[in-house]
Amino acid sequence: MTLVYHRDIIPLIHTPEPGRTTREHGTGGTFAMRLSQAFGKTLREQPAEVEMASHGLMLRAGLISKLASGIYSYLPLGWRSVRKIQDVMRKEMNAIGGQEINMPVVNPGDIWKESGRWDEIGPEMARFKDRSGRDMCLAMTHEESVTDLARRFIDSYRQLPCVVYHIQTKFRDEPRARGGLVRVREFTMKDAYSFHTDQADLDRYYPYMCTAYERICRTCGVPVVKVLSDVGMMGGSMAHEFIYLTDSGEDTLILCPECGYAANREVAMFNKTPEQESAPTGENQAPVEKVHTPGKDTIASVTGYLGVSPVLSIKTMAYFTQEDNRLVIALIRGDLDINERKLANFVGTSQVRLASPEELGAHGLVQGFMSPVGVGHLEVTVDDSISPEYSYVAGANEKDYHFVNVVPGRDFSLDSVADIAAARDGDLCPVCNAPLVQARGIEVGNTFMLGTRYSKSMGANFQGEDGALKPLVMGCYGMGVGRLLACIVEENRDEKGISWPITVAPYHVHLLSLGTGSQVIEIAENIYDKLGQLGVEVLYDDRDESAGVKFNDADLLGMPIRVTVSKRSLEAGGVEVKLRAGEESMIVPLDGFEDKISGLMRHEFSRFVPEG
RNA sequence: CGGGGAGUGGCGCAGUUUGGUAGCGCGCAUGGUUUGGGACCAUGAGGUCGCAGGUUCAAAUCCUGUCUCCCCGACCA
Repeated sequence: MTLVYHRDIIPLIHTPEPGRTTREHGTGGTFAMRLSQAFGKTLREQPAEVEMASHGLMLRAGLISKLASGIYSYLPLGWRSVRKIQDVMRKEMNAIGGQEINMPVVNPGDIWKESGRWDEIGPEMARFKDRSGRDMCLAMTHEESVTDLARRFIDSYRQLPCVVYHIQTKFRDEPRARGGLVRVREFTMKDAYSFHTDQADLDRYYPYMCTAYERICRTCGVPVVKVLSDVGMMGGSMAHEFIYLTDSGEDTLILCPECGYAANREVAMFNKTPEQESAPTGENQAPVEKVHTPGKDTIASVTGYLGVSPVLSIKTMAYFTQEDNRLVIALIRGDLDINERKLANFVGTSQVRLASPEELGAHGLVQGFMSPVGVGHLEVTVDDSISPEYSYVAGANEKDYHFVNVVPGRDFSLDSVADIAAARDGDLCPVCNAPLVQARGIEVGNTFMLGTRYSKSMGANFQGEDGALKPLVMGCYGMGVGRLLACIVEENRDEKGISWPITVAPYHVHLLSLGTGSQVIEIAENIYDKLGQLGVEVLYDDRDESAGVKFNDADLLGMPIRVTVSKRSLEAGGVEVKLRAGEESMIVPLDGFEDKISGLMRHEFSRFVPEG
């Protein structure tokens, strides 16, 4: 009946040939599609711009098409997967109390000024003025909009906790888009926000969201690890990232294979106790002494020259802060490296950059021989690897000279000590002391305990049980739809093409007919109709192409179940059925064919859908 | 932002060094032969060589500028 309506209203674009079924558009075009009519096409060769496997496959399979750097269109097959991914997200969000809303892409600058991010965020936010000169921007994320909603509608603790989410377009003018859908400028993100009376309630809720994230990724066939992460531009107290491990990822993780400790390198901790323990220099500490160290301007060269371990040297670094261009000095044990992210967070800036040799000179600092001694007038941060129990070799801030017997606390201040060291492959786990390993990965999603970062600045308060007005305690939880799609393809593929998890495959079944024999066509059409009526999503390759082209396209497009109708299969007693992920094919008699397909579908779904 | 590379029919590329007005493969169209792993034959459509200036009798090719795309780096004293 849908069909009649459809045809009455819209003249057929494609007139069926005699002998073809009149079910040209299947059940309303939802469950079925003829490849001969599909918009888009497969590419035999990989476009030159491609670097990552998933990117090449998505272009070759006709899932996406690039409009500009980091800006993509989705073609019908890709969009079907996107919608399925979104539905997986909806299901899991709804299951933990989420209510779907939708917030605008275009924001007034005002709310971003209220939160303070109008000035904090740089050129990655696209800004413009409307016709009457008001500041506007494209939302990069929606904390401001959702906090505005919260302050309008949440008045009382009785309304808490509550969770809203939306799936919306965002724009970030990334300095460098790359990897197809992995890093783009315009993208779709599922964003959830939770509101709580206090931190304890957020603590209680947060694990539910983490579980939901793991379920989403599992359903989509993407293994992820949950790692501690930096709070970045979101602010707040604690954050995790859900990472798909792959060498082509752009995030660096530090993982402990023994106890499961996992963190983004930006925040990763480690046990800094050096392997060979030196005897503490203890009480009888000699006075600082200046020694001649000609040309020894690196830790390695100076410690080698003086015959001491780098562990007993101090590395002095000079940085400038992003916003106010403050000079900050960072001290760390000679065998370690500074983690600029940790340093920036500690000194309260969005980013630090290393001082240039000219800038060092302008501040009276000597490159290669910088010293912790005599910089007391500057802002100094000391890594907690440096111990007052020892005496160290350090620069003398004079060309070709170093100090020995430098004692922290005696010769320079230890007022400002923090962990600002970068964890590296092989460093020891902060929890269990096993060697850590470094890995690369793609950040699929993140979860933040925002706390009151936005509710305070934007005045989103509620009245507590005691009648007092308090700021809402918030959590926010993002997950990139397109990026997840890229990870799905990156993970579920082989040398021939994509091998979709059935949960997010554009179609369940790829039906193809070989040859032009009338019996073959008739049976294929019949199967197409029947499966469509059963709600099985069928992509039907009805093109007049050679067997090689059809099989190769089926492998490239990667639907989970392939059904081949041919003269040969009919002679063998039915149609050939093959799983994309498997090796063998089988002949299935037409009688009972539907049962066989639904059995295979159940089997395929069970591989990806978590229990419960 | 810094460094490197590339823009030539829809896609992949050659031609640029040594200026002489564009070619190959795939794809597309038409006809025919094929039909279980990217078939074959024939015919044909499609490009002001990213754009703008300049040099020259003549520019895809040389010069200048500009735009776009891709890759690498984001400086460890």
